[in-house]
Amino acid sequence: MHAERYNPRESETKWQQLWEQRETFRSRNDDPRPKYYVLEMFPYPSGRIHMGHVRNYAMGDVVARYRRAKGFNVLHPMGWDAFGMPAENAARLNKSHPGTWTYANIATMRGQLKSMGLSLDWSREIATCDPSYYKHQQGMFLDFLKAGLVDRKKSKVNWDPVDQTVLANEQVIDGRGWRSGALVEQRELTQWFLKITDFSQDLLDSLDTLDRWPEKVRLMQKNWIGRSEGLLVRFRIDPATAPAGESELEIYTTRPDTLFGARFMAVAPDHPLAAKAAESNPELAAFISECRRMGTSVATLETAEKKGFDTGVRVAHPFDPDWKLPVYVANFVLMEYGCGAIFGCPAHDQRDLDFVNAYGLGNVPVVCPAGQDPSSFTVTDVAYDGDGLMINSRFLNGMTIAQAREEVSKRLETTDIGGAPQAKRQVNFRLRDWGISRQRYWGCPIPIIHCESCDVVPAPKESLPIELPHDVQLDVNGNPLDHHPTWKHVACPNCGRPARRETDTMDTFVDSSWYFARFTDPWNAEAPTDKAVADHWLPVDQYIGGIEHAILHLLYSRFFTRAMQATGHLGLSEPFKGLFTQGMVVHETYRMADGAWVQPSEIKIETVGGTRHASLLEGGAEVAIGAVEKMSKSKRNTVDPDDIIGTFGADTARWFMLSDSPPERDVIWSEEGVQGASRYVQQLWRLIGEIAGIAAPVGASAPSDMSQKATAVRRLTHGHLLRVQENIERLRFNTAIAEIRKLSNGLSEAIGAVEEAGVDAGLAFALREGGDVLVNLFAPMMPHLAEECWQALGHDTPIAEAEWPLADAALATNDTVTLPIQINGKKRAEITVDRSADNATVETAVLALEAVQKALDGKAPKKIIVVPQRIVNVVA
RNA sequence: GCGGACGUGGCGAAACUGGUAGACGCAAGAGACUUAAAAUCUCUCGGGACUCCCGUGCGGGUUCGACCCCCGCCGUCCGCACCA
Repeated sequence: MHAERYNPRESETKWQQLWEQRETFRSRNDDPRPKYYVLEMFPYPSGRIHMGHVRNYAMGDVVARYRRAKGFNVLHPMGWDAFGMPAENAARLNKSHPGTWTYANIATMRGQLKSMGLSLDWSREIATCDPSYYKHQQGMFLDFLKAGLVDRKKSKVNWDPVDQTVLANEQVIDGRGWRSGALVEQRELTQWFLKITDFSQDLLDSLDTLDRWPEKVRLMQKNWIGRSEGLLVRFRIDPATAPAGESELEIYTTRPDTLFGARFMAVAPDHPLAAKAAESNPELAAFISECRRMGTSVATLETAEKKGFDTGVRVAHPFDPDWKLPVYVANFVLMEYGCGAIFGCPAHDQRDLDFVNAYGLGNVPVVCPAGQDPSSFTVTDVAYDGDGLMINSRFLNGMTIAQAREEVSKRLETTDIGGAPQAKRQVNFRLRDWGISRQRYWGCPIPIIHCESCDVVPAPKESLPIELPHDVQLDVNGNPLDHHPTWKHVACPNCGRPARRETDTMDTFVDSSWYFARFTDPWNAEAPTDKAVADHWLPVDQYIGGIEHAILHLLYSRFFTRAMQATGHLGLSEPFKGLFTQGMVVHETYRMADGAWVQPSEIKIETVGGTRHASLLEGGAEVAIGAVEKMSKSKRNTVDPDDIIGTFGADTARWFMLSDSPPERDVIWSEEGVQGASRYVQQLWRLIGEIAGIAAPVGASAPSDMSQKATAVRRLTHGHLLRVQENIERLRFNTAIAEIRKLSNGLSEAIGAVEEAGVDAGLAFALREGGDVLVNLFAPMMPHLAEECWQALGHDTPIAEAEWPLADAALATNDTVTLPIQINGKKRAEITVDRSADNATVETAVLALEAVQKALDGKAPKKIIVVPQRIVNVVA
C-alpha cells in the first residue's frame, strides 16, 4: 500500500542497512569493468561535519552513483586527515591524549557521514594518524632521501609564535599563520626539505595537460611556481673600493635590455658583500641589523618604505669599464630570490624608481614608447614598463626590447672575465623547496637518528613505524617530543653508540599528499602502494573540494606523485585528472540590538507587508537580519547537518545543496529552500504512487500501436533523460535538477489527463517507462527516496544496483519543429514545420504568414536567413 | 601594483557553438478545498503608455541577429604581491 506521506527517518536507516548488508558500494581491485575513481577531499576530524562537507560529499556521491549505474567499477573511499594542531590543543585543554580526541571525533563524524547515505566503500577507510598509515610515509621519506629528493639545510623559516612551529611559504597568508592567524616571524633553523623545486619546470609544463582542471587553479599554480627567464651577470668591483677578498658582484635580471639605464646596484641585507662591507663600516652594520629587525615580520616588510645604504663599493658597468655604479644595501632586495643582488634601472621599474627618487640618483629612460619623441621622453614618478624602441643605449639604439635583450645576452655570454663568461642565461623560479619540519607532537615522526659520530643516520626500514610515544606531556614550552624523557634516546643504527631521534614531525600536508594512492590498496602492510593496483585506479577521475587548496594541497600532491614515481611506488605523475572546486555554503547573519550574534535555530522569521522580520523564539526580542556570509562559528550563522537530517532527512539536505546555485558558486542556505526541497520529496512520492497504480507491470514490452499521448510521454521521458545525463556529466547539478523537475511536472500533467480519458496499453507502458526513468534520474541525488519509490514501482532489487536507463535519441526528437520567426531581428511569429523541411519550403511558408505580409507591406524582403531547425529572420 | 572571475526579475538562477532572454525553483499575490490551520490543487508574477514599445552594469562597435564577439568605462569578489 502506498503511504500518504514518505517518512525519511524510517526509510533512510532501512536502506542504509540494506546497502551495507549487500556490500553494494564495495569496490574490488580485480573487477574487470572499466574503473572510475571519484574522490572528495577528506575531512579533518574536527568534531562534527558541517554544511560544507554535506555539499562536497553530496556532489561526489552523485558522480559515484551515476558512474556506478553507467557500468563503471567505481572507487569512492573516505578517510581522515587526522594529524594536526587542534587535536593537541584540545588534548591540552581536556588533559587527555590527542589520539583520544581524534578517534572520538572520527567515530562521530563517520556516523554523520553514514546518515547522509553516501555510497562509500568504508572497508578502505584510513586515518593518517594511524601507525599503519604513517609507517609507509616514513618509508617513503627514506626512499626520497635515498633518491636525493630530501634536503637538510639551515634556512630562514617562517615561525608561527602562537603555534610555536615552522610554516611553509604556502601556509603564510597575508603575513599570518594559516591556522593561528598570528603574525609570522623569520627565524633561522635547520630543517628538512622536500625538493619540490626539482620538478619546478615539469610542474609548470604539465599544467597544460590538466584540461579538466579549473583555469583559475592552473593559473594560481602557474603564478606560484613563478618561472622567469633572465641573465646572471657578473659585475667587476672597482679594486679601490672592494672589501678584502671581494672582486665581483653577481646579479640576476630579466631585463638585460635596460642595462644602459642602470643607476645603482643593490644587495640584500643578508648578502655576503653587505656583511663584508659592514666589517669596516659601523653605520652600515647598524643599517643591516635594522633591516633584520624590520624583516622579522612579513607584514611590516610589505608596508615598509624603500630604504638603502651606500656601501661605498663601486662596480664597473659591463659595457664601459669607466662607468662606475654605486652598490647599496637595500631593504627590498630578497636574499632568497635570484642572487640576492640586482642592478637598478629606475626608468623602467617602479620599485627602482621609488628608490632613486628617495635618494636623488636620477634616471635615464632607455625604452621609448611608440609615438613618443625620444629626445623629450622622460620618466618622473611612474616607471614605463611597456613596449618600445631602445634609446640612450649606444649600440642597442633603435632595437626592439627583444632584440636588445638578445644582443646584450650574446655579447656578455661571450665576454670572458677571470676565466669565465661574464653572463649566463638562467631560468629562475619563485617556488621554494618545501620545508616539512614541524616542532609539534601530533604528526608523523621524521625517521632520522642524529649521532655525534655518524651525523645524520636514516632509521632502518625494519624499525618502522617509529611510533609516537603515548605518554606525552603536552603543556610544555616547545616541542613535546623533545621534552619526552626517553623517546628520543636510541642507539645509533650505524655505530651503536648513544644517539637521539629527530624530534620534529612532518607537516600534516605530507599526510594528505598521497592518501588518494593509499586508498587503492589500504590493506597493504608491506608498502605504501601496490604499484600495479595504484596504476590501475589512478589518476583520480573526478576530485572535488574547496578552492582554498588550489595551491597548498594540490601542488604538494602533484609533487608527491612525481616523487613516488621516481621511487617506484607509482607509474604516473599527475594524480588528479579532473578537478572541481565547489563554492561555499553561506547563510544570513542575525544580530541582537547589543551586537550579539544569534543562531538561525534561535529565531523565527515573519514577512509583514513584504519585508522580513526576525525575532527571538524565546521572548520575541527583535533581531536584525544581516549580510549573507560564509557559515562560521564566530558569526553563529551555522546550521547543523544533524538537525536538518533529523528533521527533513538526508535526501532533502542533499537535494537542496545541489539545486539552486551552480556548484562552483556559493550556495545560500535558507529555511525556505530546505522546505521547498522537502515538499518536492513528498510530491515525488505521491506522483510515483499514482504512476504505480496505473503503469504496466515491470518488464512489460511496448505494445505495437502507441497513441499520440503515449508517444508524447515517451518523448518527454527520453528527452529529459538525455539532458539530465549530460548535465550530470558536466557536473551541472542545478540544471540537472531543473530537468528532473520538468520531467516530473510533465508526468504529473500526463496523469491528470488520464483520469478523464482512461489509460490505454500504450500509455500504461509509457508511464511505466517514465516512472522508472524518473526514479533513476533522481536516485544519485536522493538515493533513499529512490529506493522506496523503486520498490513501490514493483522492482525487487535495489536501484543502487540498477543500470542507468538507455536513452533513445530518436524518440527524444519530435518530427516537427517550431521555429521563431523574426522580422529585422525581433520575434514576430512562430511556424511549425517538418523537421526535414528544406529552406525553400520554410521560406515560402514564412512569407505567407500574416505578420510577415503586414511587415513587408507588399514589398519584397531584402533577405531571408533560415537557420535550419533553429530560427528564421526576415530582413524587410 | 599585477593577474583572474563575475555583473540577467523581489531572490537563487537558465539560455548549446552568435539564433524565441528569464527555463527550473524560492518569495509574493489571488482563488479552491477545510469549522480552522497545515498540507494539497488552480491561476498571476521583468517594466510600461500593453495589437506595440523598453529591458541582461554603462557607452560605443561588428552582425540579418549580441547576455554571448570586439573597444572603452563603472562596480563587486577572489588570488598574488618589494620575485629583480
